[in-house]
Amino acid sequence: MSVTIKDIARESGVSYSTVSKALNNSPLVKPETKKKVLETASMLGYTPNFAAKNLVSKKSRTIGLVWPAIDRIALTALVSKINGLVTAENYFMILSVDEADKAIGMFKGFQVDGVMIFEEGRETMLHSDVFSSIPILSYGVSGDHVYPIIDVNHKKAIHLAVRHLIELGHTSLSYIGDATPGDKRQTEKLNGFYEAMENAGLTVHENSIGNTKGLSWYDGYLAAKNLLKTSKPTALISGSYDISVGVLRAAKELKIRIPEDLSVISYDNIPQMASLETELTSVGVPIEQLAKKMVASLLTLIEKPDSISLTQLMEPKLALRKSAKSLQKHL
Amino acid sequence: MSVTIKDIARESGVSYSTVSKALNNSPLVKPETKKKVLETASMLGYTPNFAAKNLVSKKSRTIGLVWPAIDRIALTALVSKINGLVTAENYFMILSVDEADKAIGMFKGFQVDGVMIFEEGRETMLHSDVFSSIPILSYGVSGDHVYPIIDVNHKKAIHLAVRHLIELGHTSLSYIGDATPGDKRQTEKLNGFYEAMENAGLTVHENSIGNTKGLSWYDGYLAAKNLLKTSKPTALISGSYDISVGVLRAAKELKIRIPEDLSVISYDNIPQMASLETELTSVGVPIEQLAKKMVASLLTLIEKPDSISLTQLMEPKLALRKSAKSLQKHL
DNA sequence: TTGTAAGCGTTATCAA
DNA sequence: TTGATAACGCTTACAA
Repeated sequence: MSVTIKDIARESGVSYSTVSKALNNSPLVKPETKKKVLETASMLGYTPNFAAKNLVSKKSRTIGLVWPAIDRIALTALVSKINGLVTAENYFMILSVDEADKAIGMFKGFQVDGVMIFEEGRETMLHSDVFSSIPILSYGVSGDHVYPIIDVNHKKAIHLAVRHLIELGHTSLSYIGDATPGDKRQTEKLNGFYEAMENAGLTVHENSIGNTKGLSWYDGYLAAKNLLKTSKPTALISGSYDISVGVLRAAKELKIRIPEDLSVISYDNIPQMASLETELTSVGVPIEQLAKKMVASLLTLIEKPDSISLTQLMEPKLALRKSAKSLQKHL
Repeated sequence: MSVTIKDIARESGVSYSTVSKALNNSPLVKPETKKKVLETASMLGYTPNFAAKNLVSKKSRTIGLVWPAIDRIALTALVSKINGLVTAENYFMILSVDEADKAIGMFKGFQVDGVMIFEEGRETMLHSDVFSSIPILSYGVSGDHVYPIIDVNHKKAIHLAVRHLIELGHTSLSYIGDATPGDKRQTEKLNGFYEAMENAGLTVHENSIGNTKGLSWYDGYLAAKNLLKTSKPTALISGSYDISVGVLRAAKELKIRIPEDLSVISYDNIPQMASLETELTSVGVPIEQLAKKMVASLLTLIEKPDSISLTQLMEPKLALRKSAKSLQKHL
């Protein structure tokens, strides 16, 4: 049986509404009373019951984060950052690794004030009544969503990568990533590649595109092995951190040195890029920016639900590391 | 304003207590009434309010998982597994990436039925009143804890690794890991190394121990680089997945081939070992076993809190992959 | 400045 | 088989 405000009231000789006020630091209670109440509270080891609190206040100062693909490690740093920002705003954050609909159902039950969704692959289809009843923000890809999305300008990210490689003198570029039609985020990247190549007046050969058909490192590994055996590009762009891990494995097995024999730029601008066997030059929105924008947007959405907040496109940046080299030096 | 059982009651023309019973599939309501209630409930888009539910039932069928070090990827697979098992038992699971005391406070507020802690590094010091009021299970290291712990026989794990390397003909073994005194889990591993070496009649030279003084890949990288430059072991045991990542980087830079020039066995028996540039032979408790034991233990603890459940030591296993090779073949 | 009492959405007990 | 009603722990008018 845990301690309630009534216990504190009895113990400190005041009414329990006074205790409530004291605990909430209301200016309506005398400092001495407040002090006494606070003391007995901590003496008794009181912890508030959110269930009761949320029930009456209809607020929980908690946001829920849906993150079914925890094994996709590109996002861990982002999650930590978001947690920090949310904490600074005096909110709690709870995570669920369940699928979006189940997770949101649970979060709603817990009366969370808002939900963030980290989509992976296909877009989450939610019942229309869900996102009308609770602020939802998705880190996904713009589409015909009914809820706001923080999105990355994926095309531009790939443009950046292509341009950088061309500046380094490369003309024989390949792209490796997931081209499964359902996944807009991934197809955007691929389209960005085609576009950038066309803009530069370069042709994309059929066998210079590697379709990983998935997002795990192993998908990347298989596709890279296949691609690097059949064509000999001097530069390669990879669609994600995990895929890059596979690319590195494949390159190693084929005795292709990076960047000496092959320049690589990976999508995903995250710190982990520096921990790979070869530090990978990468493109993407820096996670600090992403985290800030996401938290700010969701909190605005929570505080004034009427504010129309549309899809927001974040600008990617190029992070130079050690995997892309000028072609001249290869000669 | 969301839908409550009172709305359903009004709409379907019964009392709200009947609605409650119908929703909970009580045998006390006539099937037709039940049907009607259920229909109007889904028509209205009803979702139960856990806050209210938990308030009266004092149960939430939810367990909280404290996981501050989400960037330590060795645990992602374990978390997924645990979530699956917990779901199968009709529980929810929520995660927090906050520090243990904050997270537990929050979880208690949400009335979770039990808490799992994934410790990292130093042991979490909790106020004694915390673990007396809620079932807590920790995946940590046995010590003078007041709450039960699922622990791994770390010493034995390292023994296994040493024995395997000796069987392969190695006599010049090194260990690389965190030897910071505060972290029992890590020091156990190191002690296991000393023990196993002594048992085998082999001496441990001072410079064949690499102290990473931390658990990140970079700590491993620095320590490995230092160690491999000053001594030339034929085999190396690494204290964790992340440290191994650093070891691989260091080896590569020093042009040391694995396993040709150096056999490596890593602690942590997880699937990710297979995704490294060299698939690492590893030792540790298979995560399926770990997950099962943890979930079973916590649920028992929740269902009968009086059951004395002590620290449980799980048995590690050796998982053969490609990083340890017979010394004969080196010659 | 403090206390009384209503009410948040449920479940559970008891009476009808 | 159904319906009142108390209770869960808390916040918040409103009264004292």
